[in-house]
Amino acid sequence: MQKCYSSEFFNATDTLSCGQVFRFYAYKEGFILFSLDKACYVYTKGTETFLQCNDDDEQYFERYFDLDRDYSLIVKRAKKFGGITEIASNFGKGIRILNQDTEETLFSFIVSQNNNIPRIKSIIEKLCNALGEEREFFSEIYHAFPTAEIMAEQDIDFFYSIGLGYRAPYIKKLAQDIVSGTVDINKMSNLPTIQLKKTLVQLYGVGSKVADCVILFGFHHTDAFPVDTWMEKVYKEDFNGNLVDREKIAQGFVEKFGEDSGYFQQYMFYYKRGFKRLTVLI
DNA sequence: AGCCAGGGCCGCG
DNA sequence: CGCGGCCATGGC
Repeated sequence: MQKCYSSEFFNATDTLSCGQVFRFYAYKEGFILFSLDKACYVYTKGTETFLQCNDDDEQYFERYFDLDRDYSLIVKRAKKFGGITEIASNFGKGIRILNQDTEETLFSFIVSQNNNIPRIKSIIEKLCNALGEEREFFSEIYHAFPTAEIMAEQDIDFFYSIGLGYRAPYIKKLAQDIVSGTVDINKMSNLPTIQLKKTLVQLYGVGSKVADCVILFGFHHTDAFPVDTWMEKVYKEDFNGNLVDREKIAQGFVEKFGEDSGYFQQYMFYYKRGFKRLTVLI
């Protein structure tokens, strides 16, 4: 199945290389992208973006790419704030905030802490190749994201061996807690953002910033504003802020931007990191 | 070679 | 509470 969309507010490169997802690689005119055990081929050519996947996965990826939402309205609202908010939204207007699987997002952003994006991609790829079920797309073998059950069975040395470093115990404990039922991600999906965050930060290895990423990219609650080193730069350089506590910085932005916080944050993160197209590294 | 990366934990005051 | 040291690893 192949579908075609206008590329103005749905650009493949912008959406994948803005740091919200790590399982993709450059392929032909665009990217092969994986989510859970599924795969798709997405590419932008001029004014059009094309999406190819198995017929059974069509609805999954339309929701995944948030295709029912009108992003022109979001960019329009960003314009009203002027400054970097406006500039960044125009720069990154091809970004869609993905509806990713919550469990995969949680594991992925624990990996992301104090780490750089190429290495995050590499570690997650090793994790999937080692433990994920084999699938096939475009006649090529790939691996699904591993289940918590399989991860929970692994010795801690396995997690060190794929380069997780001090994050290894975080990943192992989360897998074990999911299997035992101590952590129930499905129960979290009904919680309002404040409660959701309180629940997430109780997890070992999950702090304010990782929680905000999971809230935004996994649960698609857009009243979250993840503040990492790059967003701290934005705060200081472009908003002349003087707070130090990233949690308080995030709160200030959410008060300012409300339900648009997550979108605007992603525009600014992408803009501030510059024109890095991570595809050259793959 | 040395700083940095989509930070968080833990002990201390 | 708020702060600072520390944590593995490799990209650049």
